[in-house]
Amino acid sequence: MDVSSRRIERVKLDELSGSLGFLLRLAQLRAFEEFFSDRGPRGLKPGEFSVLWVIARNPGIRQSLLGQRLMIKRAHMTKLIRVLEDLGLVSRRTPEADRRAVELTLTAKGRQAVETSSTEFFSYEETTGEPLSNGERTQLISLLQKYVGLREGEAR
Amino acid sequence: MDVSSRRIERVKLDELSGSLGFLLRLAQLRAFEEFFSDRGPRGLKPGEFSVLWVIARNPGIRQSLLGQRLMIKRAHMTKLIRVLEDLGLVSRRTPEADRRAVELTLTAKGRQAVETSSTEFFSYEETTGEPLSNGERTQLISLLQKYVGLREGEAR
DNA sequence: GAATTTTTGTTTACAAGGAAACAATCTCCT
DNA sequence: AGGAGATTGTTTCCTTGTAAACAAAAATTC
Repeated sequence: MDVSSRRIERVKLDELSGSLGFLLRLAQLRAFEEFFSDRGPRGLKPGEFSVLWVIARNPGIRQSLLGQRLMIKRAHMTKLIRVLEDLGLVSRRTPEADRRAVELTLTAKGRQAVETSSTEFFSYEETTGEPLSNGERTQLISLLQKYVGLREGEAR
Repeated sequence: MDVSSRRIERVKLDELSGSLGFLLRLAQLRAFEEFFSDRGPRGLKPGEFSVLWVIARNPGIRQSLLGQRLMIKRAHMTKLIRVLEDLGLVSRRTPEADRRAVELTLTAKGRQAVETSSTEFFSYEETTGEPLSNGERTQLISLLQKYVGLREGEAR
């Protein structure tokens, strides 16, 4: 164990504990830790899964658009896609209409991988979020959706 | 500009847009982007600031405890502290009682840096969180605090 | 009280991600 | 048409963070 699990002694954080940026960082690390614990899904890493998932839902999507939506920088996207291509999960193709672009599609193997992973992934999602109650988790999700622009108007 | 700012075309995310882990990653990236935009504070980086801030509030705190609270791994903490030491902001000292440990204190220069930065940092914090309303931001912060274990009981 | 195990911090080697420069193509303007 | 500028993806280099092996010093166990 790296970060000791013994009860953490009191550390004064004062105003820092009300900082949105600080809390988001902590929360993301916590979610990651949970994901990679024994409880989490085996198989695709979260980044890879989300890329495959989105390609599956949007066949022929361009790298640039995919990156915008998932907030993955172009330089990094290039590497990610290369890995997925090498794994035989994704195929790239240059459309006639715009020969700079790259359109992404899943291979049969890729569709298979998403299918398998998604069950595991989303059923894990259901169980996540402790120590929040179910209602609180829903509320948190709703607020985050609004914050990141995936939902307009009031967070319900 | 890297990730284009033109309106993002519709991308089907379906269930993924309800994933807590996915949303937390997006939210953290968004907060980071905002922080490093023209609006954000100049000066210390968020990670450095939080380390200095916590040392200021907990003089003599040990590296291990600091890392636990800020979720910074030991290997990384070593590097971070070395940088801050080289900048003359932090001083390290091995306590007699436990000669493995390292106790951290701010130098005069370090205290000065925190003082200056914190005003900027926390007043920036006040303005952050769009497009959430003030109430929603407070609510979000409260839920995150509970999620990461900085608040017990019900998130108010 | 010596031997084993744990804790603490460091080092080293690596993976993830980003910034900047680049090449190819497309768009826009006249 | 033809150049100026923008967009798309790639490459290269760098920063940030992690994992694993290590050394020194407690703590534990017998």
